[in-house]
Amino acid sequence: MATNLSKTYDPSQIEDRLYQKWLEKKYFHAEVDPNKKPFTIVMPPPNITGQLHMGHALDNTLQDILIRYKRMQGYSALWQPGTDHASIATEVKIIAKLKEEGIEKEDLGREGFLERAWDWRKEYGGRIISQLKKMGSSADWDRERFTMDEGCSEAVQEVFMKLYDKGYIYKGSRIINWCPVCQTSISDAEVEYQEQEGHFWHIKYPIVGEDGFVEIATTRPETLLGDTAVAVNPEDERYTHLVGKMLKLPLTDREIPVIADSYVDKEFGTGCVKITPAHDPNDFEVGKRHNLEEINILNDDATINENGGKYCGMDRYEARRVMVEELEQQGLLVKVIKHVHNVGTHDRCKTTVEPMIKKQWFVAMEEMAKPAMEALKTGELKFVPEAFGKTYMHWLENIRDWCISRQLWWGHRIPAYYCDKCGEIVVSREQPSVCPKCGHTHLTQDPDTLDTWFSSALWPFSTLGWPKKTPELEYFYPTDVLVTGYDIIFFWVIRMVFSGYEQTGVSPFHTVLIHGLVRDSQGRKMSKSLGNGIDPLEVIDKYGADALRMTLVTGNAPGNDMRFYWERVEASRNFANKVWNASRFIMMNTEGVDTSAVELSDLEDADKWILSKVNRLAKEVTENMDKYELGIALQKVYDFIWEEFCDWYIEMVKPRFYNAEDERSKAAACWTLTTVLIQALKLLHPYMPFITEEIFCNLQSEEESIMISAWPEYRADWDFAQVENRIERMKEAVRAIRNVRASMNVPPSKKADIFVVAEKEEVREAFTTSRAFFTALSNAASVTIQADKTGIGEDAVSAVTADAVMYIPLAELVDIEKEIARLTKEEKRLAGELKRSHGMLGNERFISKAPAEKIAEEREKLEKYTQMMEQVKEQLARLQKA
RNA sequence: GGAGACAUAGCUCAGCUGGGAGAGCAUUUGCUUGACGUGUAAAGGGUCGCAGGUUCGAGUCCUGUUGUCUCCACCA
Repeated sequence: MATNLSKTYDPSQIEDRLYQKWLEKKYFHAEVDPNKKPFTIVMPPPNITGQLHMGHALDNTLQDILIRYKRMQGYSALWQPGTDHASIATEVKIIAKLKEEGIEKEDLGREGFLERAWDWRKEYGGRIISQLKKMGSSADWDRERFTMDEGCSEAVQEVFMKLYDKGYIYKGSRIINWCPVCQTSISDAEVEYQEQEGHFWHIKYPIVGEDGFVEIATTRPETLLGDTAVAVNPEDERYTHLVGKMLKLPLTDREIPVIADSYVDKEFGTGCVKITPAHDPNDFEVGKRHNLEEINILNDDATINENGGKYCGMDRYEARRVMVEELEQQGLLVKVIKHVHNVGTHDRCKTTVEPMIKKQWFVAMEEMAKPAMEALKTGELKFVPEAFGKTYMHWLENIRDWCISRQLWWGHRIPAYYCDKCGEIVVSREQPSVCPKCGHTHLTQDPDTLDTWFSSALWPFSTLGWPKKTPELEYFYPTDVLVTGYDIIFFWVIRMVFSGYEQTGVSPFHTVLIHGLVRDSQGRKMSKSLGNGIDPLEVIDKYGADALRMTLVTGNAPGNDMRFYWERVEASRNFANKVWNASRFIMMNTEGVDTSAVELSDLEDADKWILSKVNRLAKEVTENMDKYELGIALQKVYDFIWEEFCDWYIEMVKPRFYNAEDERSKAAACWTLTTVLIQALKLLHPYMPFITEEIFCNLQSEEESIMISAWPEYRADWDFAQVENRIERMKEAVRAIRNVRASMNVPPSKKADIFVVAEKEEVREAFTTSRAFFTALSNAASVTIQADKTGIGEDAVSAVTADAVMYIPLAELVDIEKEIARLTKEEKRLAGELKRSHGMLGNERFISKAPAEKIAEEREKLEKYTQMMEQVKEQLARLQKA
């Protein structure tokens, strides 16, 4: 069977089949199991409108790695998946689709529209889930949830009621961000500021009853229609005499007062600010302080309303143009200055948002923010990397009340009812039949829905059954790690944390693992408009899911952005192929060899060395994984497999298969190859689930899957520190010889007799023990090991290591000049080392203050380099004489 | 205006609690050795942005500085 494996790894032949197997075997399913410890991750629910992009791919790869790791460690590891209804995003998509059919949202009515929305969800909502499966995601799909399913909706209602009863949810007229295109309010977090080139229009406001005027500067002249005052700083002597006087508001017949407010900066602009309480958050505050009238001049689509007089009906920008023109004609426009300023836009549609006063529902944040801040201080909540904790704190410290109502249909409808007669507000799960205040029997439900993030905020516990006290909630909650991008801390992480504390009394998770963005090869954000996005499915198609996953975690530290290069995917694919072929080699050579009687005492040096190495690797990788250093852990597994295992150990072992007849030795090699490979595959499995599973299953039959096999643990009986040194010595010797041969262009086919000269008996022993592979790896015709130089001709070149000199009689091939050059270079390197070492050991402060082990270490090095230097000098002298 | 991140080999990036500078790709040169050329062996290439400081010792800690980026605030 083994030899049937193809010469190169072909993921397309394997991935779907294995995923199907995992699904059928229910390996992803986590049960409440009192005999195990729980480990839980909630998947950030992708939007039902979503298509898998690199961000998802990265996010889910990290989660899958953690979940697979913990599952192998014996936890009942739950990765709780689901999707988000994504109110605005979805509603916009459906409206667009209706438009193609020539239908307006209003034509369908609320009921009809929702029907279409649910249809849409049924059709496309599962798309992203099936894409996540292509990644190898081992989420518990049996528990898949949706933010608008029955349970989640119940949780939303429950929270709304509780917060309302507590007075944390209130309805009020506040200045909010309004999107004129989406026609809904949006929260502060959804406003994205963009730098735009604009102008400063300096406009004269004539003083009533006097000749003079006041000059104000504005970036938005059209809002003049809503001005109800002009403010100056109370300490601004230029204007104190004007405070209390009235100004004639240009282009209107209104008169407005000059007021004094410290909000005004004397140094900025003209020092006079027009105050438009209805269309600017700061002016709104000023207006409140001075009891100013709030004049809303805009319709919901950002055209001027009837308060705008003759400009009524014009778009905001058209009105601006016309008004500026008229001001100029009237001589009231002083000047226009170019000005770059930040304009708030809606993050979904990029429309410039309009601050407006609207009656909306809000969540009071002050009290709920407190435990969320406390959580970070006490360490109940940690960010990886830590720096993001500051972002989190800063936002919480400056938090404002959260506008949660949206003028949309797709979402959780606000459970508030208004009495048709007296207007009483009743918040209730069910439609109330009677008004508790006036007894009227007709109440109408609030038409608005809740911000999508209101339900996402409950995700860690609503998905586990809350508000019901389910066994799942009891067992899996609080969850452990939340994995997400730094761009979503404000939207989601913070809201989950304060919701968790408010509703369940605990933080919903103890660690937030933050990752960066996947950018294109030029460092640009991948975006639809740029068309520079790379489809993860295309990558999987070409190189396999394992290669994609590996690419996404290699060489990347938490929280940092990364660039996507096809070259890197290729490198990952090459590694997969390497693993594949090493395994193929092992299968071919171990087939039919009985290893059942092999004991640790049968192992040869090389076997013990690699076993010891993989043993320590397991320990280190586990430590790295526990610290969320996933990139480092993978790098270590990669280096081990490619360098130590493939390039060294497999090469060391080959003579035992090809030449020797020693069955015992062969069996030991087979056992070691298989054992070490399995250990390495297990360590690699969380990163590359498919290829590791395929090989694992081909290698052995007792266990049915690597993904439910036990994670390698360090074991004392596999620790062979002494042997490791001996093999490292051999490697050094081989490298030294290869170096000599390479520098003289001796092809491997040209075998040489090698004489190893080592004074110490233990060194000669080490060479003797490893003679077989040493001969092969150094391309020797023969290896003679001796204590002195007896019988070695003067024409031999030499390779020097710390405790041995290897002589290679290659006289006819040797270019003396080259050899002298090589040795001179080596001499120079050693001189540098010696200088450094002498410097350190000659420094008495080092001797007196550094730890003893460091000093001992340094002394050893000094001794080693001194010996090597002597040898090199001797060889040089010999050559120069010749 | 406030905060944070990054600055290491030609390119993209690792480098954990301070103790002899690394990987991948690229470049140059060998290799039809019976797992793999998606391979293998070697080579070149870095004053770890700059300046101070702490320390026996700093890429790693502290301060300052320059440059790039991000987030928050939004002075109209």
